[in-house]
Amino acid sequence: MAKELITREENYSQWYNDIVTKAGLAESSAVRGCMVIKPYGYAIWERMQAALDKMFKDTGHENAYFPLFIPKSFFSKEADHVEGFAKECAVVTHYRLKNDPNGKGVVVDPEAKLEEELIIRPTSETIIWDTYKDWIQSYRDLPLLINQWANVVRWEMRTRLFLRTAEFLWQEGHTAHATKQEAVEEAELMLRIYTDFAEKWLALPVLRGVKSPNERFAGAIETYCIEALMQDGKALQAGTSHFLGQNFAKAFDVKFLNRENQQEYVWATSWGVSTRLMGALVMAHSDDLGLVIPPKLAPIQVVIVPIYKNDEQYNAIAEKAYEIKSQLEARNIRVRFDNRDTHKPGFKFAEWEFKGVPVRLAIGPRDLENQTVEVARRDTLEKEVLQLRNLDFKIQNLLDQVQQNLYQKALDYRTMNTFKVDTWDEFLLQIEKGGFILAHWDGTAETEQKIKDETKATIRVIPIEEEPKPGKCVYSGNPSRQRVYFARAY
RNA sequence: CGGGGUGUAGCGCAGCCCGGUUAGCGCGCGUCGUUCGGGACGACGAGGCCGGAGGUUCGAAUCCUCUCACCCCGACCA
Repeated sequence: MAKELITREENYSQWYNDIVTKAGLAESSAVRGCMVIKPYGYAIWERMQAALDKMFKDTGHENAYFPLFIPKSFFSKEADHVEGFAKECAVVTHYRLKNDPNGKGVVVDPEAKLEEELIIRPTSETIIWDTYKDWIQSYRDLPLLINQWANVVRWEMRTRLFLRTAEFLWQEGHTAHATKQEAVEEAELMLRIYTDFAEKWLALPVLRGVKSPNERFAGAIETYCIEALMQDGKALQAGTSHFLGQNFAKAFDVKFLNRENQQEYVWATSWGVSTRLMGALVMAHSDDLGLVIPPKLAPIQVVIVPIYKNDEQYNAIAEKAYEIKSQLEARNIRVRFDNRDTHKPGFKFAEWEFKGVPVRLAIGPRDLENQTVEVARRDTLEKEVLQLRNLDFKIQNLLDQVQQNLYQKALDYRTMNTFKVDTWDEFLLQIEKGGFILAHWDGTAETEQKIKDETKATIRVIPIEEEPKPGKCVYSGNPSRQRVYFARAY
């Protein structure tokens, strides 16, 4: 399994693609735009799911499941929403196949046309709000805090593994509230949860704030987002949380009776993160030797590689390895003992490095003699020989250090690649170098669009600031309320 | 969806321009043996409707037409 990896410098997108496929995270499938998530990649996704799911439940949310299919008519009920998604919907028109009367294979049975076409959900607001209508009568039914883990389909023209696929996995939260303020607080709470998750689990520092009207979710009043910087200087939207106002309540007629016995429309939020986070994970930390996975998400945190010349040595080393394995497992560390006899140690070292395992232990005859083990960390590639005494404790600490270091590295990178810019010339120069540009903007969609047309840069985040510092727009020179973050984005 | 490129064994490729026996090579895979502190080596072996469908021809991986998929660059998007 010799791994050849192009460098980030040479070709960043091929480097990304190679890591995803060669490390066994995912591969493209026989179906256009759709990927197969392989066991190693899915194991990481499951860890993300588990961590997020706990955070959602700890803040009072419950999981439920709604249909994959949505009647076409539901989409027309919210004007902005349908406009945002219309161009990328997969549509089910028939429900039966039959043998091709004049040939081989099967054809769609024209007799089996659906009365009303079904849309494969690109997002579930419509079906969920249609359902909520029957669930909500009184203020006592609120807030309704529901999350769904699901797949959705958006018929994308150009797809990339994890970053943009026609079908992807995600969670979507959909909540209903009695007051505007409570809904806004919910949207902001979920943004904090996403931030926490990105920083503590993905080891990925993110900017937080709101989107400009241009970049807002179709049907939202306000879109909050977290935005991360990838190693090629491009920004990646890593999660969004929307304050939907009463748009969907009005579209689907969801009202409740308040304490004063009056009918009111409910207030809504929705929020989601997707398997795109897998792409963020790869692009944020990996290097020219392959994948680097933060310990908290690594399916295998420690791999043990035995070094031996004969069966006798192997047996002695294996005994020690299993002992270490159970010692580490007692601390809930995920360990793999790589006792394959088909590969030499050097091969295994390279392979596990490619797969991003945070810590590697090597045990050979010398170690057996000295009661030691060689410990190598993936993030810095440093190696040291440690005494076996208290090894579990040392490894636990090391894993924490690796997690911390990855975050710090990513944060330093972002700091080094965030620039305050005050003139348009500077902006044009800087945007070519990548990274975030912190500049004043006059707040108009026209200016934003012109900047995008001229530079491909978009406003990624408008920071939420207590005391915004006004200035002059970097493009138009008109008054600006505060600086915003620009970048080229995925 | 526009421009460019590529489809030949699990992966990476040669062969195609100039049609002609059983379609090659490297990696990987299987068996056996020797190896094992940074990507080992030898012997033997398995594996291909040459992306798909039509056509031209005595004969097509090779020429023609259509189609599908993937990759890169744009516009759109999580």
